[in-house]
Amino acid sequence: MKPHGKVEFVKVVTKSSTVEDYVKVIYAFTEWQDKAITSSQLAVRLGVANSSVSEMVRKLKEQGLVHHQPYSAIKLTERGTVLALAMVRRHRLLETYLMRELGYGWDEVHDEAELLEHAVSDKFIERMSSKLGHPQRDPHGDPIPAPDGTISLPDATLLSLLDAGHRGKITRISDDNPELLRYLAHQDITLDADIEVLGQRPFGGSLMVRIGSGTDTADFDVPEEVSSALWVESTHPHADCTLT
Amino acid sequence: MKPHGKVEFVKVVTKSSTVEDYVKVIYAFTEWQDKAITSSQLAVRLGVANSSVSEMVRKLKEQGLVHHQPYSAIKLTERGTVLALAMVRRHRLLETYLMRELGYGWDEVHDEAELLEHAVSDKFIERMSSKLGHPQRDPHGDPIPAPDGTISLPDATLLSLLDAGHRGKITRISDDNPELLRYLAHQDITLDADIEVLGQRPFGGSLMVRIGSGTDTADFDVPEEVSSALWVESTHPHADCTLT
DNA sequence: TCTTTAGATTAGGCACATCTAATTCAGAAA
DNA sequence: TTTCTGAATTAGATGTGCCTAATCTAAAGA
Repeated sequence: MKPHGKVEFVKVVTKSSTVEDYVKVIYAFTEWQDKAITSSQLAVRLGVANSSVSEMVRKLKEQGLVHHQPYSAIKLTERGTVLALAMVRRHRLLETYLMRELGYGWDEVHDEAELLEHAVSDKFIERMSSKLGHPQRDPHGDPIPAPDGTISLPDATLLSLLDAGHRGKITRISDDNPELLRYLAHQDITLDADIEVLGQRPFGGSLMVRIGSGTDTADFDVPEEVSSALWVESTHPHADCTLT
Repeated sequence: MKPHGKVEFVKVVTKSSTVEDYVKVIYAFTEWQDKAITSSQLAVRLGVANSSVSEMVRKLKEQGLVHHQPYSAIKLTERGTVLALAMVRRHRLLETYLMRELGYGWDEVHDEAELLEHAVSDKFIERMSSKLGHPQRDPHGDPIPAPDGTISLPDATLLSLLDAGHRGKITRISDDNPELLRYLAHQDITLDADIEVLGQRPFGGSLMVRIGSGTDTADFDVPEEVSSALWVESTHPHADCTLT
């Protein structure tokens, strides 16, 4: 058959690791609060100039991965969310695997996972997942999305926002500061530890908390830097909220 | 202190994954024979145009990774060899790990390792190596260089070059054709199997070989395509040759 | 309402790794 | 020795993702 008429050029969507990083960061920003990310926040998190973000966001929009009106915040589309969740799944499974199978420390897994998540195949990810028994949470307490993009977020609140008297257990620890993680590990402040807010020191000072249960408890003064990295799940039962 | 005089720009050597691929292929070409690789052979193996190789080789030379006179073959420098062996170590440890720990098949490991070798950290490689008990050979029989770049090559000969009557064991199976690997696995032709060359069919036909030992043997007609992918170590003891 | 200003976008370039097309070279053939 | 030919190199261009500098805009303050 002879070709006739006009030749059409179909734009092939390139899932470069840059694109993967952008959608991952856009997703991560909204995982634990509602506001959408702005251009400059995205730039800071990615370590690039504002102008780079503007340009890249235009490309992401062309590829149908984000919604964006000039001068306003950036939101993932359905397709963008699917890609982001796939990356989050990769990242969190890798972190879990590195700790459990290769003896990595709590504070070491993040950077390595960051490197690997763009390189491994889907087959690799699924093999890892079955070897680990299909875990639901990573070592920092973050939920691992299912292969189909389903994710269930625990009903957690930032420790720094809790009032005195509140009780619960530590359900998530932000993983983007290795030094903080080392400090917490050293203090035996771990995932799933029981925690009670005792009160706040005056003039915006540290938060006083009690960690542990029964007779095995210890009190700590927690500076804002730390309390804004810890999420607490209230002991009183509560409905889960599920995103798809 | 006020800056004065001329500002100097120091060229930072970028170990991009492209550079890693080039040195790896240059090294691999000379691993089992002596001739250095030419520009066009390199282009074929990397799947790029000749011109791309010319340009890239100039850059590799600038970085002190290769020796090269225009219009002649390309050789690795000391530094280039060190980098190449580091990549080879990565690749072969990854292949071994994927098979032993993640249930990958003989024919599946190559491509995955190709992706991972540029992404993993040295820490990851060394953790894998200890988990595996510091193996000396990968699943295809290729020797794994030590972290310091030492590698000991077995005294192996290409099956297609052996005369009738020669006996030995299969010590290496070229890993760059997954289909061939599947065929061999299906025929139970495996690493370390005993092999005897029975003769050659006339007019440049297949090689006739006997695989196995004692009473458990089987005869095969091996086409050139296959016999040039199998390496045999003579049963008669022989000195090892060691490269550094 | 007008002005200011911080944040976002466009303009113009650069580095990297690739391509096609044109050119040059080394070694074999005449 | 000269000619030819295939391999190697250079020239010029592309796409991606980044930068700085210049410009624009939306929303807050006067």
